[in-house]
Amino acid sequence: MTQPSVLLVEDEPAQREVLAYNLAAEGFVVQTAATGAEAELLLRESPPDLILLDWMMPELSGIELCRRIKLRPETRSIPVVMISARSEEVDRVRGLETGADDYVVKPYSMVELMARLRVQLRRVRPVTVGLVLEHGDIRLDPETHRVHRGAVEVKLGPTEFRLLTTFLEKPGRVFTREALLDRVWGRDIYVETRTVDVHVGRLRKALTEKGGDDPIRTVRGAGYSLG
Amino acid sequence: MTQPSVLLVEDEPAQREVLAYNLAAEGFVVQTAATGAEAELLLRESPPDLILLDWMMPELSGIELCRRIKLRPETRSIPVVMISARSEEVDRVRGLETGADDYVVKPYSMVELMARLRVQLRRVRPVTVGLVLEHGDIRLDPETHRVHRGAVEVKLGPTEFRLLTTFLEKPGRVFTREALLDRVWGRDIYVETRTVDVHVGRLRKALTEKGGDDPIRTVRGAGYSLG
DNA sequence: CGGCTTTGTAACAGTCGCATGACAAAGGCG
DNA sequence: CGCCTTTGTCATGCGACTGTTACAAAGCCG
Repeated sequence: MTQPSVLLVEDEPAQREVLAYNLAAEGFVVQTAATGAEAELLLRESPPDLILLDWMMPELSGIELCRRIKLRPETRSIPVVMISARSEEVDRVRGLETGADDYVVKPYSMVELMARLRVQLRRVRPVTVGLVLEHGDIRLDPETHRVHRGAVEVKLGPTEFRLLTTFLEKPGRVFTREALLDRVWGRDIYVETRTVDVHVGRLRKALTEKGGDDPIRTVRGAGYSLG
Repeated sequence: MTQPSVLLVEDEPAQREVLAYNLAAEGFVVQTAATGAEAELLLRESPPDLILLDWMMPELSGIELCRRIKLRPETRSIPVVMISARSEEVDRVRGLETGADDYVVKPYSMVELMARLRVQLRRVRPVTVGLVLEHGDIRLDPETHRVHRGAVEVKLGPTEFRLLTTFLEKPGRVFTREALLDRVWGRDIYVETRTVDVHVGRLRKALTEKGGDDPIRTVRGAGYSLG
């Protein structure tokens, strides 16, 4: 997948530059905004993976912006990390109550801030947690139980779903029919070996129905593999 | 289902008591463990919504336990908040890198700690924030206990209401019947798995009565999901 | 090119999972 | 108390999914 993106909202130019530099070094695509209004505009155009927000800003304050972000359903799920010079307990709690996902007090350690951003990021990008299985243009999300080939959804029965899951766990690896029976059907269920063929056939049909090459390779005398 | 649960892992009895007291006052159902091993046992039996973890513990250290929690797929998504007397930057970063979702340094403000726990909790249970849950044209207000489909109000029984709430907390995600029984009916209530079917049916009927497509998806062999 | 093995696939019957309607029990409320 | 709503369970029926088989097609080898 592509680079993670972050929206940096900070009115003070010097601070902005330092942060932007570090964020870029960290591998983020950085968008910057100097005011809350500017930030809201950018949010509508291209929602980032993450928002880094300074509390103290003229006009629209960071906390008010945070509140607005968490009010709109489209932006609600974007993590907001708030930075502030206000170190009082009440302020920190208020920031967190307003919907901020983390609150970092100035002066902060840049290394720790980056670590905290990565924490937020791994929430949004389950890929890094290894949740979504991908290979080529095939994407399988175990959480939603959905399979996509490019943009179109592929409808699979339970067995074909498990079969594809197995293949996606080790793309390229050849699975014998016995190994597939073990993993897909279960250790102590007895079914004919040839049944695997039929289900592989059905999986192939489902995957190629809406166009696209057959991603499953038959290895004569051995079994099947993905790609 | 109503009360959120937290697993408190702390070897020092005095600390444990203070924390447990505050957590209970905050509305949590508190499970406590004095050692890492004990914690792992409890995790298997009844996974909590949240884990509060002291770094310094004899035998299995907090950080090692955290690593293990994040390694197992079944517990990976449970937020872990780590408490530690180790305030060095390297330690904080290490804690966060290991998979902790937040890192609080002793001595901490109890109020802030609770605020941070609430932040983690609303990831898992968005409803506790009291914000309106939305998906498509379905809108659920936890405050007023009202559900709307577009402009028209939908009347639901208590069980259907909790069911829809659960679905709305993670739209798209497939919930097994067991997971729904856990969340909607409660951890230790015994009802037939098939009862879920009936209530999903009732929820469907209520949602589609005044027109509109069926928003609930049946995933054969797995469970149900919203959208 | 035949003969043999291995794989692809259509067809079919059986099974399993799910939706639905009915019903009795429990609970809430005037 | 009696009415009404809600709840959990069951029986039934339908349809999707599954495993098997039979036969066609493809690969391999002399």
